[in-house]
Amino acid sequence: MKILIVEDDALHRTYLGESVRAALPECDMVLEAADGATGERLAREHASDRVVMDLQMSPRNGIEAARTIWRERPDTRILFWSNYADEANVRGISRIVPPGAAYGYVLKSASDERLRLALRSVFIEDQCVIDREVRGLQQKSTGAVSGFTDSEYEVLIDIALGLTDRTIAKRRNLSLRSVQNRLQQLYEKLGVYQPNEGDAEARFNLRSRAVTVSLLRKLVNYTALERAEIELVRWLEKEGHSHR
Amino acid sequence: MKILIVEDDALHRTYLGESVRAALPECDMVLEAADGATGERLAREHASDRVVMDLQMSPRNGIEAARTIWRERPDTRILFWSNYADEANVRGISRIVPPGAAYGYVLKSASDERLRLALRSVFIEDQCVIDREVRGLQQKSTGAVSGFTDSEYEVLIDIALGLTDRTIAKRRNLSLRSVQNRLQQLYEKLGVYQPNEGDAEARFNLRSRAVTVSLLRKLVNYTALERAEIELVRWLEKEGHSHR
DNA sequence: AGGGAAATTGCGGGTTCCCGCAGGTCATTT
DNA sequence: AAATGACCTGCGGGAACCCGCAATTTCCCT
Repeated sequence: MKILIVEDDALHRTYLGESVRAALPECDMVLEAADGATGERLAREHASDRVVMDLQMSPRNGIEAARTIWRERPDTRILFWSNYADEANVRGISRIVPPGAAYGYVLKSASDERLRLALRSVFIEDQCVIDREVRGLQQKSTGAVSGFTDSEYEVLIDIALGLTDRTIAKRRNLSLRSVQNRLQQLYEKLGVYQPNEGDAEARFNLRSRAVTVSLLRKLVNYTALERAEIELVRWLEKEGHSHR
Repeated sequence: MKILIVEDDALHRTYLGESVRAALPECDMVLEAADGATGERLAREHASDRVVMDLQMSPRNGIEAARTIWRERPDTRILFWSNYADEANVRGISRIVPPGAAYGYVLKSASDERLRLALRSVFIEDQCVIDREVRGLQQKSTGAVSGFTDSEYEVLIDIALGLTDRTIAKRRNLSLRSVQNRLQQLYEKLGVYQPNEGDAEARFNLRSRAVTVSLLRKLVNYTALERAEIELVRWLEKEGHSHR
């Protein structure tokens, strides 16, 4: 059994290596990669179907790498090992995991034992293992009050990128008013209306404020923005061409 | 000689401990703290004047902790050990370092040797050591083209927080038009005007877009936002009281 | 098939934002 | 003293935003 480790922090990488060797004596080969790109390459060359990797990496982050790995071998088992449990990461993963694939998500703050269990469950038993803290987010994200619709999340990203209402409408194939409706729902759910006890004037620019609280609540984060920006420029180019 | 280590990641903490012991044989006591708050407490109790600490921590981040430590003992030597070299961190530190204090800033990606040198320089020789990558930012931030005036940085933070023009004016004691002037300069320097080859309509909401590119260029980051938000609510409360 | 909730769209308005223009103030220069 | 430049300020207008209202479409459920 071969296992591929993708993690840019050297200390964490050696720690993962030791944990893997200790938890999985049936593993006879441990590959290591220090960034997403070489991780993808090693996965391809060695046809490795068991990967444990970090999410926060630069220049090529974990979600991107996982996407291409899964595109080439959808049955790859991937265990994500991340610092944070924020909605942006969870959403990003559940968007790309192939149906039926085994994967896991454990936090770096988890105990050695928890990591050991996750390694065995995902790589030997083909189970899905998701830390409780993260699981809480998943429930919310599909569910009720504090969770967002996919469409709401879309406009959130769009205004975070700094797009105009009109541009959003064009990009998402909606009317101007529909975009503004979504925005209203978003403002509502983010609790951005706080005229400070009734009477006084509004202190916040709703649009910008919405982005701020999303950042503070970790509904979006830096890597999510980065990814979205890349998609945006791609779309902008396509748009530009079709208009001349 | 006593040395206090403040770092929330367990692996990095033990690594730092080993490095300190290896680089500084004259050190006979190493204290460890896993977050900013206990770091402050240990520093107070043990009257420690040599601290090495991480910047990215939660709930209480490194800059806050450093501020209170320096407030109590301005001659404390602090070596910051950080993942990133972005303008928000550099600005945050140079804003709170007491005149004459010795401090250092090295990246986690630095080699063992570089860390060793920094430890000895800051803690033994009372020198200031700043990684080259970070130094580049410092030059820019006080200087010419791509750097910002302090006042421009202020409005940047304010719109990142989602404030209205009017509110910014009140907070900074300016007229509405002056705030808008600063904003124009900001938009100019951030290069936010890109109507995509002349004719076409504007695709970006300048205000939001400015925040986005500042984030992408790491002129502001999550912890800077967090700090600014705290200051903001403090100001809002004061304002609220004075108005009834 | 039919009823009802949810989403989409148009219209109209009030507000905020973005910014050119035209003065002001203050400090430094010549 | 005049001149230059940097900054702040008021005015006005066009564009974008925020949103209530109401009509329509879409979707889902029994």
